[in-house]
Amino acid sequence: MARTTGSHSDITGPRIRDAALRLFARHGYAAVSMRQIAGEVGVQAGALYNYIPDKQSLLVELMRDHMVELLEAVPVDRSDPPLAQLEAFVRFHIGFHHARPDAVFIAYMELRNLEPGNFAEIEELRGRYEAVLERILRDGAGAGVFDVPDPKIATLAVIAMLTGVTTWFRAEGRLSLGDVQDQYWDMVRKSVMA
Amino acid sequence: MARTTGSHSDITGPRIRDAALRLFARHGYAAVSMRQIAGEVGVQAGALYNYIPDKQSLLVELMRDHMVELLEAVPVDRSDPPLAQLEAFVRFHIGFHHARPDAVFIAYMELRNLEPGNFAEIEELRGRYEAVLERILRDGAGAGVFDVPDPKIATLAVIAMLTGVTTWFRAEGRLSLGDVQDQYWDMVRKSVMA
DNA sequence: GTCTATATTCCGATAGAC
DNA sequence: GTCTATCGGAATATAGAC
Repeated sequence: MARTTGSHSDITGPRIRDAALRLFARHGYAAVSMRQIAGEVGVQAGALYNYIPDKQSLLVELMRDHMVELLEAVPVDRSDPPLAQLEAFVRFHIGFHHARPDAVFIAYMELRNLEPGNFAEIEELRGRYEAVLERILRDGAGAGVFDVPDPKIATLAVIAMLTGVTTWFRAEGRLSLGDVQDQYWDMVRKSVMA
Repeated sequence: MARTTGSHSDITGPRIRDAALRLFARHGYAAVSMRQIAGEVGVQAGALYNYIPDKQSLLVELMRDHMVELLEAVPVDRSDPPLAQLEAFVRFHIGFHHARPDAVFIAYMELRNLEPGNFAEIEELRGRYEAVLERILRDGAGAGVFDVPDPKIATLAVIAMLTGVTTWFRAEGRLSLGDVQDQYWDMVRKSVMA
């Protein structure tokens, strides 16, 4: 059962990604060195290249995994009324993003450090997520439940507002996550209602 | 009238700051080298140090100037009714930020690259700007015009929503700045109204 | 699979000539 | 005020031993 000599762990790969996620979020991709990441994991810098081809790939993987997980988790049930769909989306977005502040930070702030092909891939995923909300708003507007002259703008406005929560909300603070979800849902609901 | 031999321009200082603003916004502070900035300006890297003591000072100056300019420009007239004050704030925020997308980007994204003392200074300025909106919402809530259970949260929600405009709005696009201001004002107004 | 050692390039910042 | 040249260090990534 013993593995190759010198193999300390089967989970070095995930540990590299965890360390990179935390460090990239805290200091920014460009400001973090491979040596720093290796130091957090407890290996030498050269050892990282057994798991990733280069630093850029590490960033892309983190961003792609986050976006894919987001797309798989977002609730979509077009048989529900638009208002219920919108409420589910708002509460989901706040809860999901609150649980992954580092990934959120990276996914929104490190786009400029992606090479063109990688950028296009991540942007396509983001576009699919935005389309979920836009669909809800468009359906609701069509049904006369919502009053949104331009669903595309309303989509971007709502997502910007909701994502902002991760920049300040801390569970130890004055308000619970539920409180925050309640108040944001109230504001979003009123902002789009007819 | 001739200046010291070798002096090509009195405005090298501003040109350094312009180049740094653009490059920091595009690639991020940590990813931009002094040599790149010098290249944009048309001087050698060493010449930059006639104008700035170090790279960090350059970043701090850009952020401080942006925040100070913002605070000086934000309309404050507490003799107006809260609803009028809120509308003025919303339209101002979108217009002001739209005219300075690079400075906005830097002021919101490069906070982590500030040394602690500099960070505290910029955060204090940001707090003062947020306090302007919070004051409006609190006054309006007290007067029964607005329904905002927690003015602090509503402040952060509105600012996040408005600032998001700079990430996608382009004047050449489908909508004019006025269209965008109208629709955002409509959403903000509804979201806080009693 | 991890190590040590290193190739190569680039970094921020400084010194001194002009 | 800008130049050339350079210091000291750190960056990404690779090579080869174990």
